[in-house]
Amino acid sequence: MGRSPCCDKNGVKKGPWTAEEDQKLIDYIRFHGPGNWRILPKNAGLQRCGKSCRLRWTNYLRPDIKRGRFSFEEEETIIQLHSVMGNKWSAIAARLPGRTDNEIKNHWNTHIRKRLVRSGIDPVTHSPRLDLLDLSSLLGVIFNQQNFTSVATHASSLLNPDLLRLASLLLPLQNPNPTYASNLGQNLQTPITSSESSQPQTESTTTPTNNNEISSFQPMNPRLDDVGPADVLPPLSESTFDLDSLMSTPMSSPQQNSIEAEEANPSSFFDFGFPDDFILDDFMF
DNA sequence: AAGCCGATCAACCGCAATGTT
DNA sequence: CAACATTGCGGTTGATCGGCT
Repeated sequence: MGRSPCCDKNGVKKGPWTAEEDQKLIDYIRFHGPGNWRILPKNAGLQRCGKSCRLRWTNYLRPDIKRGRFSFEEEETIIQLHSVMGNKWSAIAARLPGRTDNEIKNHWNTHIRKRLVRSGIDPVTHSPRLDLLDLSSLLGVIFNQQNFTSVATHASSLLNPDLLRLASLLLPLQNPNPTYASNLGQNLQTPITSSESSQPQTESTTTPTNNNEISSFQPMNPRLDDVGPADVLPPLSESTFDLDSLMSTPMSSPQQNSIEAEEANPSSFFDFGFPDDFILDDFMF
């Protein structure tokens, strides 16, 4: 596995590690402990750079590494943590004893990410994807509702905030009644900006402002009834609304839309519940 | 049997963060 | 405080494997 030795510049070997090299590294670290990776290869008699030694040790040779397939529970944990932290693989790995950041990252990219996409979940935002939702039926419901707030509240639990913005954009075009539009402006609000929605989620966008202790985790699509009146829906324009980011992906077949049949395991992708004693601070480094 | 191709994952690279002088 | 060194992290690459035709 891995790359073949592609160069031997300055006597520094690259590529896959041999069993002999592994043993040298293990023996050295057993005796001296890890640390000062720069001088380690020289002292250990390895023709590797310190960086390569550190990577080999932390990702493969460390005795506390758990190898083998990820359990269902581990995958669920990764999904939940990723929805909070984004691509902070080291932080996620710190919550999964025996797993390395590299291993988790690989597993995410090769398994979990694809699973989410197949299930109609955007692996970046952890929200249902616009191109996999029946927007016309959603708008149909909205247009026929007198009580717009209730509709928005129900829809918001499932929808990407960008989708709601799109709805607010389309609404005035189809219904001249300005009441709907103003209600949209007041109710369909979200702290996630359109530009943020296309970026990996980071702590800064998910950390509660005043209370770091949360009893129920809210995924990327926050409920509208939690939004305060001060949060004004940003004006929707082509410059701020990244429709392409929602529409450009190829997995848009309605046949692939349903979350149900795809997975043998009834993974609770929409259910990001955390225990009451969950403390977000523990995840922030 | 042979070739193709997608999946997997160890390892590399570049950069940012942190520590030291 | 600046400059340099070291460490850590995330993205990406590419060799290998296994299934399919």
